Amino acid sequence: MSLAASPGTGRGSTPTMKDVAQAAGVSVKTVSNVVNDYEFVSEATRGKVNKAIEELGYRVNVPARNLRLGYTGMISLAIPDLTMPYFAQLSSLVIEEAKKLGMRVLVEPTLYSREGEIEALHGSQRSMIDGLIYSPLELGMDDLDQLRVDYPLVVVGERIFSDQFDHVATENVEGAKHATAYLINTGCRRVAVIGTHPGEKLGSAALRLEGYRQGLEEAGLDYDPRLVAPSRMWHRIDGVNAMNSLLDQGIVPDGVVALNDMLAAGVLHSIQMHGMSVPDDISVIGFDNSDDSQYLSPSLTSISPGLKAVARLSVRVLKDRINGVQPLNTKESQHVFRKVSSSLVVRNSTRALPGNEIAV
Amino acid sequence: MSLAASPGTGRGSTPTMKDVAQAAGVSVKTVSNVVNDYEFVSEATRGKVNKAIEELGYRVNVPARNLRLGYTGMISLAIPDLTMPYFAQLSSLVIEEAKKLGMRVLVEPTLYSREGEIEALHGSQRSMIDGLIYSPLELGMDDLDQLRVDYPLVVVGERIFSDQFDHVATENVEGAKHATAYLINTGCRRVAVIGTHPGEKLGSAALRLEGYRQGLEEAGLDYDPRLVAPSRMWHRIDGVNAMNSLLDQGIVPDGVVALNDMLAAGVLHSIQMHGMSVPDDISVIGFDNSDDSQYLSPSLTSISPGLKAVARLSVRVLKDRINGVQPLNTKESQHVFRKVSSSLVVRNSTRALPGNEIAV
DNA sequence: TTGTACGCGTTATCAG
DNA sequence: CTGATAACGCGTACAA
Repeated sequence: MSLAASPGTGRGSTPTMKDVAQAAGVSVKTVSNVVNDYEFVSEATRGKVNKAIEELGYRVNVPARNLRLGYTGMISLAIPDLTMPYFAQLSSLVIEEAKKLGMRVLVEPTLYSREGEIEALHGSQRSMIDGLIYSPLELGMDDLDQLRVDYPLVVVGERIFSDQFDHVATENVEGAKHATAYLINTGCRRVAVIGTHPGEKLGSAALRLEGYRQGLEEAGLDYDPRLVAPSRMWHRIDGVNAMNSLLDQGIVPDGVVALNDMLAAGVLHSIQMHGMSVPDDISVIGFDNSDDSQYLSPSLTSISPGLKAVARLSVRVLKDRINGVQPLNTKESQHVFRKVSSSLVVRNSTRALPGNEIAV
Repeated sequence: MSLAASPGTGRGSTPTMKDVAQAAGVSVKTVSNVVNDYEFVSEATRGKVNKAIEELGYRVNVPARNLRLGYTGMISLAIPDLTMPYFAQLSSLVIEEAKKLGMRVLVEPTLYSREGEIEALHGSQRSMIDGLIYSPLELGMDDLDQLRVDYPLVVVGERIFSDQFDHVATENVEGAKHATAYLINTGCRRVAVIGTHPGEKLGSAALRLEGYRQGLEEAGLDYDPRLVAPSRMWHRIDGVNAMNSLLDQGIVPDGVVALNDMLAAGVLHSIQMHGMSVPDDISVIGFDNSDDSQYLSPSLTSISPGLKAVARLSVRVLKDRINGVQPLNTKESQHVFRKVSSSLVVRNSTRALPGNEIAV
């Protein structure tokens, strides 16, 4: 079966419903009925039609169907960077969930740029997708009106809050608080935090920092700004740099909350370069529980954000919006706001809780 | 501007060319001309039309245009697993390249399954894409006829070779040979290889193993099957297991070629668990030069496969095929076969070459 | 149970 | 330079 001349057709191009109809000696409508599993078709005709379809190698033309039906079966997923484990994971899960619901996903990395994020919202693909799952990093509360779009939209993350759209968030504050408390419970007294975004009010950096503060406060420890190492980016190199800057200033914490796992990996590196040991000298906790975290040395204790639930929820909510049904059990004209709870996965970069075994 | 009632239109739905034409007092064709930057349109009408477009908030309906034009501007990228750094990186680069050429990418993880890979080739999205970049892992030379598809296809990787389709490959043999030779040059005499796929004749595992053998041979060392640790999967846990199995049998190499970086990370872990040091006791080289490799401890010497070139080449070749032009400088009805050369990135998991500094 | 005819929003042809 | 009008391939009232 190569390119041109298939047996039945005179033309070289791909067969259409009309061709099938002709070959089977029925009308287009009947072919359509068979293709779409319409109930009331006699076995005889169904057989004929299927045979013709088989012989001609017919496949429905999706764009044409889309044009007719007014939807495309595609959703877009806008994320900052596909090479970050967190987003790669999220994308993978979203694709999987969408597939279960019969939708396809157009992944669109916005590459840490404001224009990229705005284009994802208002760009030209607009008409070729049914909806958008949107994870902004650059846009903030000032850009709320950008988010007023006339198609189904689910926002993932914490840079923006509003009751004007559906939102799936992770428990950043609680997660960071939990991490900080855990460090303190295992004996740390000078807990540093790596990767903050000074001046930012929302977004995961700010929320995680807030959790860190709450953790300190509940334990009765003071917040010491010198133990806070900002970093705009969250790649590993940034973790190395931030931790180096602390240690090189002679600021030596006994515990570190890194705002994601890649930063944490960098922190481990930096600590070891300075001739110290984890967790004996310094304990480290990461965020995201990425695949890597268990293979760093030492393996990394990390906050797991429940990405699978995020993916499931966002896709389902979006699908409901596309179908015009009210998602989950929200009331009419109300928007979804769901937090996905996170959990602490204990590995070897932190010391044992007093009187406990370390989980591996 | 919310859902319903925009100012000009009577209907609630999105405006069409017809609406614009009406509003501007011209014909549909003229609107089309303006939208598509047709040269011969008077400034006056162009102005009128643009004004109407602006006012109505008109956007072209891509599916409709696609139906008319017969293409979709979308290509598909089928890869085994988006969460593997190698493929995440490749996807990211392909998306970027495609965007430069005005195309969008549908990423399709085949999830290590044969059916997934076959579906990517023959599945229902067939009609909504213009072409496919295909990186199979399960399909082999026995499945060559599956690859005879009637749409533009570029195969990436080394599981399948044929002059029946365009192919972009990386230099696996040469890379592994280079790695092995480097270990030997830095004093290793018992070099193990981790992650082979026994029985496999093609595919990167087999090719990299072949390179390893060539490296040994050129150095006059014997091939010792006990130093070969197979592993079907290439995640880090597999590296841990494979290396453990070697060490636990009392087989202690002084150098290891891991067939990818994740395996290598596992190998480092295993070695350290066994109380040995890298590179003093055992040197380790990985494959893929993933972002992680520089933040393992010790940082990982690795073969860099030149993914950017792979992405560039595959997208460009595919685009040429879609446009019906002969890609690169191949002759009529000839297929592209290009190898992208790899290079060795030296870090701290290997010892210094005699008389040389270690690059960092 | 099946067939006819029309429209989805574009672009292309070909007169004007 | 611009305007009717016919496709593109499919789904669907409506009729038979």
